[in-house]
Amino acid sequence: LDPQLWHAIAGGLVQIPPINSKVFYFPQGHAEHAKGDVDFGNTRIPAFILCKVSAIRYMADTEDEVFAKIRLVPLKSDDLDVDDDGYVLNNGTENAEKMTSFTKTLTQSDSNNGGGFSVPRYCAETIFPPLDYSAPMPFQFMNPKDVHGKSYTFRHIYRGTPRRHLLTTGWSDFVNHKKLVAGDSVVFVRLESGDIFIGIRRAKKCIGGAHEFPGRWNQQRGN
Amino acid sequence: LDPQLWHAIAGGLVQIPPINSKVFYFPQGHAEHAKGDVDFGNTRIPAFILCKVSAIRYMADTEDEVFAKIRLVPLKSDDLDVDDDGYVLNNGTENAEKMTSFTKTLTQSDSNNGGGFSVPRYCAETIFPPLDYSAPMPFQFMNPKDVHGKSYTFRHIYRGTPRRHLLTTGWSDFVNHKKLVAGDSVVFVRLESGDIFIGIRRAKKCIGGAHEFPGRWNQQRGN
DNA sequence: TTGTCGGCCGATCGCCGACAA
DNA sequence: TTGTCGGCGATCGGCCGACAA
Repeated sequence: LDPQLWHAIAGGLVQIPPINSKVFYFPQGHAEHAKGDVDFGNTRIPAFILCKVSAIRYMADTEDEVFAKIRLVPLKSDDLDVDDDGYVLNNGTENAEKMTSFTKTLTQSDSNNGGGFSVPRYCAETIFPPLDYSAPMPFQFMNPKDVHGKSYTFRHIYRGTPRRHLLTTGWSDFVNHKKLVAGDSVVFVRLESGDIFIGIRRAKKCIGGAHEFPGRWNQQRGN
Repeated sequence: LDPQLWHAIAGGLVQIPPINSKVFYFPQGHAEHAKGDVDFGNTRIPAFILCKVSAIRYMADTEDEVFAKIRLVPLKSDDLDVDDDGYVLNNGTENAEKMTSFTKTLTQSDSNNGGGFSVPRYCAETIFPPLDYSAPMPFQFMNPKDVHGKSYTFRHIYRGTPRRHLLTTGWSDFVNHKKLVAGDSVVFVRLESGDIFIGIRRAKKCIGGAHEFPGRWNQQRGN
């Protein structure tokens, strides 16, 4: 996946360290994020390991959830010094194509009723192709692609009093196909070329109470 | 799964050897039935192995396809003699509950149109609960269970001129939920207790041309 | 500006008997 | 006896502007 498109869909809160930068790897934290119970046995695990980021793969699963695979190479501990100029290296974004994006969290009306989507004016005017406003009810069909390259067709219309932008025909199919519910977010991305992408960001399942997998780390003294 | 119910759904063409009976296991045939290419490497594999059936598990997958796991214990080759009285052993059907079943292959009308199912008269009279024929349009609701124990509700009505049995309300949901198409079969099973089950048998995907996985067996001389 | 609602129209679903194989 | 069809009524999906937050 294109890193810039990936970041647009993942959202601004997600940061990925640059390649060749130095990071600390925390085995304990990694284990607690795992779905199951990680058993290190009697192996003595250090609390953190200094590593260098050697490769990053920006990916998306079959449910359009984006994630990244980050390859870490452990460094000798004496490499830890104040000279961390690894950060100056190119993150691959300087020569990348310009893109703009807009994210909206789905309301009840967007996901349940009527099969339509209320398009915020700013999104329609900065992301979507321009409409011919001379018509009494301007509309067009747009065909954004998802992260897998599959394109969807939406009817984009500007109507009502007061006037507003809506996606009608095609939107309901998209919601059902992606199994979206109120609270999930959609991201519209426009490349400089005019190509438009649509990504989704599902609402967190457990607000205010992450799944607890009480592993050994909670029962032992921290090392 | 109950062996008798399993056999009713699998159909009369399917035979399972009795427990403790002696059978030949053909590694070549097994390998050619596998989905992928089985690589025996340089291992020398006999053409057939005399085995004893030590256990059978009657099962159904999530798509209601029935299958059996048969545990084979290899025997020494000198056990192969004319005395194969293992077959006299109980197959577990003598003391089983009596059950009757009826199988019908779905027509276009059963699967596509109108959402109804034409019930053959014999099936309605021998499997379904009896209707009160004194009413002008006799009907009832029946709740057969599938192989997983999930029960479905069908409206069974006797109507039309000439009169015929039909399943209406509920049938369409069942067809969609099980993803049935014309050519698939449904099996109605009635236990002596009056409990009714419904199984499905999907049409073979490749009539007249099984999938070929040209493995090493086709390129070597038979051993 | 935009989230939700009621109205309303057309498409589809699904129940029916009429046939005919 | 039963597979397919046309009819048709009920339901649902989905497009609309009215309102109000």
